[in-house]
Amino acid sequence: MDKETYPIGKFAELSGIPVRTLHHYDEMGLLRPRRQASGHRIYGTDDLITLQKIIGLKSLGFSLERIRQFINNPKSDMSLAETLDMQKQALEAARAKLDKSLDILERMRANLQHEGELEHDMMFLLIRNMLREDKQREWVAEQLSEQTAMALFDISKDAKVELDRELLAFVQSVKRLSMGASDSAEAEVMIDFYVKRVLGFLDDEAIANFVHIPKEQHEHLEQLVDMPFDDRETAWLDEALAHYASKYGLHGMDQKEGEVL
Amino acid sequence: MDKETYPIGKFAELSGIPVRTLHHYDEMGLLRPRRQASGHRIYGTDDLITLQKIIGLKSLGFSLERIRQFINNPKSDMSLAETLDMQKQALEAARAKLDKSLDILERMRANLQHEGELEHDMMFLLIRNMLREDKQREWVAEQLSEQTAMALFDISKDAKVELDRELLAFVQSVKRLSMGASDSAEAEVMIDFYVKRVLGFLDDEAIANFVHIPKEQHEHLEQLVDMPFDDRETAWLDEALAHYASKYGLHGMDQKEGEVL
DNA sequence: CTTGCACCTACAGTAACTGGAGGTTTTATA
DNA sequence: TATAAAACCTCCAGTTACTGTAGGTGCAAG
Repeated sequence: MDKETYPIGKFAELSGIPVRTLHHYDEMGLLRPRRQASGHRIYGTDDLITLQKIIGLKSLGFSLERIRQFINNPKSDMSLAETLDMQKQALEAARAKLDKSLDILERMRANLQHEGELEHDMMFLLIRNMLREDKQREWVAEQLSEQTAMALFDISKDAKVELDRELLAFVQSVKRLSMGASDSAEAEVMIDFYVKRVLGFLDDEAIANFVHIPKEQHEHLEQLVDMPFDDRETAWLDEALAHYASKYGLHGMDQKEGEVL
Repeated sequence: MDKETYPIGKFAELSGIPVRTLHHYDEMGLLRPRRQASGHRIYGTDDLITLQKIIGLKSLGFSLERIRQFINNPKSDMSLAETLDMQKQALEAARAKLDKSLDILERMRANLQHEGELEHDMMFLLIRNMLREDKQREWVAEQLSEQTAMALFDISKDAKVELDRELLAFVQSVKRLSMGASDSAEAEVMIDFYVKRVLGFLDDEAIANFVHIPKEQHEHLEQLVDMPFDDRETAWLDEALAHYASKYGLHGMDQKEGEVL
């Protein structure tokens, strides 16, 4: 029927794929045309079909190695439908990642707008925490309650920006106030505000669980939320919280709850 | 104020860029931190700012070489806000590309569902045409009318799937009927259906322009839409269209309009 | 029959990492 | 303070999907 054959140059022209690339596909065993006795490659219509498959699959993001497996083993246990579904899943995962990055970017931008100029440690505090949000949510859901996780993480972008802002403000307050006494009136007001804020996120189940968080989990938490505090600031915050707890009562709460914010 | 410095490991952790990549940036002169007497790298906050710029520019698709020129030539300093905005643009572009691939994938899947098993040449006909949609839209908008482009391309996914299906059916009809006479009643009905279908997409402006498409553009069109027809089938389609045109009148239309579908 | 183009292989290079070997420095612990 | 472990160093090699070049062979036309 069609026994049309072409030397590599014509075939390259026909298909729009450069000669060198065809060489490459040949070398790597992806598209091996017949050969003349002289060694010159002879491409036929079947090769054109194969090449079109290659181009198609490549454009869908498959690696050449993957395509070779697909082409050299056409009876492979994977049907076209399955391949398509697989690739779709991969692309969707990639998009989710991208969306996450966009989300972070937008929140950073929003905070910049609010604060004017953001100090660098603040910036990286934000980035780090945003990147860990998934793990944070997991931890909260497991150790406290799904309710609390929802209240903290399943919220609008604006609400997230607001939480970011409060986290920033908290850090800045601690840094500023830690120059003074840990039992100053100002410190008490600050601690009071954030303790109440945190408690607002906790439902009964979470509060019940909160008291029973084992020691090993504290370390885990610290990996999840790291505050840009030096030793002095950390010590001051411990003191201020201890003071607040002894004065107003907090049954089992320790310095960690500030970080849960 | 902040003379915070970090060894490469801490800096990597802070910035999220792997140690080996920082090595790489150092080697190529993109981000050269200070060194200890021992040779260990010391990164400071200024390096953090530089790295931010690098990440921003990189995500916009600049080559590292280009970025190096940009950074070593501190002609215009870019603010963090600008960097962030740039990055956002880049990510949005990436997502658009991803969405396009996903769109194609889903349409392929939908057609598979319809047809049960899709022959490979049909499959790749679809992929090729989907990949060229942007250029096709451009061509239609320029040569025919924006109206027509909208009617053909700015439509829902379901509508696109339906057009894909019709394209497939058209190709299959031609292949089947080209076994018989080009002036058979069946051929006439088929041609009639698709001619009317195509005309349905054209507004007055498009029809006016259609007649005046210069010869050079025909070649261009052929690059944009390629049907998997062999010489016999192509000849048959030419004949069938000529016959139809002579019988029912088509003032200037030639065989191309089938392909515009 | 020779000129010139198409074709061949083989090796090297590209970008932007990434991995590993083999050796030195810093840091934490006994 | 000694030593072990972790972190760091440099250099070389490998990755993907090409792309470039050199030096040589085959083929077709004038």
